[in-house]
Amino acid sequence: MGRPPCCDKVGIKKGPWTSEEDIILVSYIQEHGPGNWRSVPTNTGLMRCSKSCRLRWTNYLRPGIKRGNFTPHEEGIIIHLQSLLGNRWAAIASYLPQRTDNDIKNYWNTHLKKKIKKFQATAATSTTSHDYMISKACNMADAIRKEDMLITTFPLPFFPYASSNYACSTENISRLLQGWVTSSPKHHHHHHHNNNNNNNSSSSNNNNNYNSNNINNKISRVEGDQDFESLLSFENILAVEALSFDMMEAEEVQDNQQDEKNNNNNDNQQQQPPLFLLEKWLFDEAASMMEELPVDCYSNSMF
DNA sequence: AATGATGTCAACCGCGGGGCA
DNA sequence: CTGCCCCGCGGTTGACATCAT
Repeated sequence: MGRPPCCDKVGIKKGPWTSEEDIILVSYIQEHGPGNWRSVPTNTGLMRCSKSCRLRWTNYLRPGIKRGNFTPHEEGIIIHLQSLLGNRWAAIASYLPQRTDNDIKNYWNTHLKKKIKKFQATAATSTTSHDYMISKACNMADAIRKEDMLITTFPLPFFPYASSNYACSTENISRLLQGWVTSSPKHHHHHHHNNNNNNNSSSSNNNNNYNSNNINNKISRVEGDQDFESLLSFENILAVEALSFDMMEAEEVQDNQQDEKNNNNNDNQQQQPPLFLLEKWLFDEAASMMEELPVDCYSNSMF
């Protein structure tokens, strides 16, 4: 008596998408925009269910997606947010607008979980204060995840990235098409050895060079900066976390004492919550990300 | 060189929430 | 209120790649 499977109808294709299907889907969306997924299979003739089309678009074909090669910077953000939010990948992805929730989830499951576990194991046997901090941070992160403690403390979205803010200009989509023709996904290679039926890849260079030099300079400057880089390594993120929770505990104690003192006159205190190190870190992250992002990525939220 | 183990990640599945008649 | 449909989310799978023996 369960729900009927969405994609088990006869004639509905499953499994990896072919280049031909990608082209059909992208050109349809280029014309009609994303959304209204139920009409996509019928209007395009794709033998896919609407869900599969949406998934292919949001996780792979959508413009503005960066795949692979997670930087230590991004690693730090993911580790940090995962400890704050748990496995709420869509929420985490909203802080990394160029990454999909699926990619972040995969990266966490295949790389970061192991990395942290390994680190925890070595740190547990160590007696240096730095390692102690990190192991403590790991334990705290675990505890917080279980208690779901901070979700109410840090309501989302903390920053003006919404998952819907991805760039969707036709320019970007056509850039995607050109990009596909010149570098199709690796598992498609055997389908097409000559993908030049609808492309003039030489023209792509002019359009999509929007401040790319500027951006690349910033990124390389940031990534080349040893101090900054080491600050954002995941080991240090964990250490910062431990420190920030110590501070939070301290703040709490202080608050309780203050409350008792201020029972009589409670109107002269600053209404803003204290800016914890943790929040400051997130804020700095967002600021640096805003600098790195192409304008298109958040223009929707600004106008 | 062969083959079994492990890693990776695109895609799938089922569920819950929201909108609507 | 109820039932239906669609969408998005998070857990999981399994095909393919890579590594180890």
